[in-house]
Amino acid sequence: MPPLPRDFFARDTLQVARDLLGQVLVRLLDGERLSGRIVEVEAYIGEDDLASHARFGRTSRNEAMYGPPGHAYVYQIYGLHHCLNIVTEAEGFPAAVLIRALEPLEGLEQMRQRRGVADPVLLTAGPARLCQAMEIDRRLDKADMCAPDAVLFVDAGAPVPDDQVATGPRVGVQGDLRARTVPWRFYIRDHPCVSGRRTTRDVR
DNA sequence: GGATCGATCGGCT
DNA sequence: GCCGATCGATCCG
Repeated sequence: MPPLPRDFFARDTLQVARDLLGQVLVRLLDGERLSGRIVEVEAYIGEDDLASHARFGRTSRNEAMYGPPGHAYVYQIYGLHHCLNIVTEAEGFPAAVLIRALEPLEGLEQMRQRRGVADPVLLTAGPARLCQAMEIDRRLDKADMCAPDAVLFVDAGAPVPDDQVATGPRVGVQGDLRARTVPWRFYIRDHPCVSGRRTTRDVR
């Protein structure tokens, strides 16, 4: 099964974020295949988005966001956690989708060992949790997720209909009013693996 | 259930 | 020097 093509990511970031729900994130590791269905994402769009790492312009840390679409942007936060984004839109414009939660599908045993918990819901419900479960760290920053030999990529999954999609403000964003209220978080309604609080609001 | 706090460090204003 | 797109432990009610 080939990964989703670069064209999928070279689109409007809100559209990519919404369409990523239901797709399958795959990590090849130690000859095994770890995977999970994407159930929660957030969009970060341009330097004018005051919640984005690109708000201060291009730096060595956020360089991947300015690169070609379909590549990973992996950063470390609070000194100990990692978060995975997938770069979107045209090269040169800093935008990406943060992968916030998965429903684990394959490789649960390996995930349990890495996470140190047994409950499947707690394996990948949260941006740092899923990175720990799949051993995603800064070595994968800028990795091409559309390459034929990628060890991290997105496979096609069953589409999620609009009536199962909810939106809301992004988690953990503070400060600027627009940045913290704009509904750029997308998640599958009532899914147990979604992290954080669950406001309910329909897509359109 | 909710609020609060510490961990831990690279990048930045 | 300050602080963060988080998590888990702990305390309170």
